Amino acid sequence: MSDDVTVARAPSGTHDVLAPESARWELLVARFARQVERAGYGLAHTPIFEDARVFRRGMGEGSDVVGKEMYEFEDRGGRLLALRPEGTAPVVRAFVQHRPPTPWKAWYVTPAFRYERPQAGRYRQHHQLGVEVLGSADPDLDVEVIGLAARLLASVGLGDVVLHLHSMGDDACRPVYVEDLRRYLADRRSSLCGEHAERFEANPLRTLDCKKEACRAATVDAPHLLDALCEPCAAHFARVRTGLAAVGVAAVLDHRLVRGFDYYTRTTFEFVSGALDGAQNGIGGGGRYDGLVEMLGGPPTPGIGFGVGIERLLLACDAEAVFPTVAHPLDAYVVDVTGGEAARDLTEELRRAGLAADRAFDGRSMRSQLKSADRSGASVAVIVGADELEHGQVTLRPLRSGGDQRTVARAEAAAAVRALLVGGEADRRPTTHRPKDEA
RNA sequence: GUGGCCGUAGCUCAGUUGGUUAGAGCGCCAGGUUGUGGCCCUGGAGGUCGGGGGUUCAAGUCCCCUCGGUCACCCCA
Repeated sequence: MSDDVTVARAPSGTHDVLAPESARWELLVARFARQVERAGYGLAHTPIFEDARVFRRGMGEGSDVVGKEMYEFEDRGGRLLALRPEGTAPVVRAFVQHRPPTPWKAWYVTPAFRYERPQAGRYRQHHQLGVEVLGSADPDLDVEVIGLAARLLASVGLGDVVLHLHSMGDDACRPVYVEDLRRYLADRRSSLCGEHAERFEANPLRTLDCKKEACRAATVDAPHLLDALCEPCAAHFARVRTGLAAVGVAAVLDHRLVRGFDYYTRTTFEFVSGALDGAQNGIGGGGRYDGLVEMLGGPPTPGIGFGVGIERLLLACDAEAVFPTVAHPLDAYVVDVTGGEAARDLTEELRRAGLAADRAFDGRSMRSQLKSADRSGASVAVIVGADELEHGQVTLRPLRSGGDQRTVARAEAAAAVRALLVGGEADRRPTTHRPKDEA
């Protein structure tokens, strides 16, 4: 590629979202907003970049995301900043800074940045919807949060999704379990895959998560963290499971579910799509992080949340042929083959009357303008020719039905267009509904 | 970061053992129709064949490098 062409292209791993696809994003966000606002969550906007330590401390220096995937940079004042690689840490930082009354419930929609090699369902800038709740350790809150995520997926029509559920324990029981696991793996070191034969000392939990057959086989009889939970963690997890069952959210226990960030404690979960054939089939996940607030300098405060990847959710929708792209049809399209003044003024009038209206420019032929009107999806063409101009009239031509066109006084144009829409004579297209109707 | 595959028009693609002015469909523009969209017909615009170098009388085609895309590993949404 020559230089000029390369510049006129979104950076590797990023992508543009244009109409009509962008309308689907709008609709998804509006639907999510309605669901979580109804549950008492408030929208939180936080900066797209933070002091890099916000992420380093929370997600863990050892995590891949912090270690090799963060977009870090120094600003002109010498501060080390990072584009957010995920949504939780910034919200927790905001909590520590502002100390709102607890339990504090927040939701967000945000881009997230990670420097990885792009592939299907994986981007350097992707987008997440999510919620966080700070200040309550009540297991029924775990149920609420997981339920909100499940409901979002169900509401767009996804059916081929499995909720994986696990508990990471807490500071009392997890270290004991990790030591047990390390001992178990040490005896089988030679049968692990090359990578984990080396790394199991540092983080034996990762070995459980390995997809390679060698590690799979070697860990079949490994001790389960769920069997090693301390009494409080076990009680918490039991309450979460009965709660999910009570609200009708199906989950499968997955003792291999080890999420990538260090801050997780107790409940962790992940929604996996069966419709995505790529390796990137996790469309959302989250869990408790009862120590994260402290790590960022706040008082001991429990927390829980989830994030759902918008791109992956929509890929899954495409794979399941649900939640189709919506159109934003026009009500009227103004065709003016006189001097153009009529189009200029009439279009404005129609819009002020609350109609969705567009028009042709550049003084093109009537044939050409009607072609544009047709392609725009408009219900009615509002035509101004020499005759109409002379008599102060407009001709309304239905474009979506067999109805006859008619000529009315120009002053009645907006009302007449509206009558055609309401009467259903002109407007009967099957695939159109608008985000604003949903919100 | 590692590996496989692929780069020809806005899009999807064809292009023979290397051989003349690189094609098709769709889309776009215009005309057929000086006041009427869709269907049909005709015409047109649009290409540094990703870029650079090499082999050759001759390269879209073969070789090398490079850039980009894509898929997978890793990790994650």
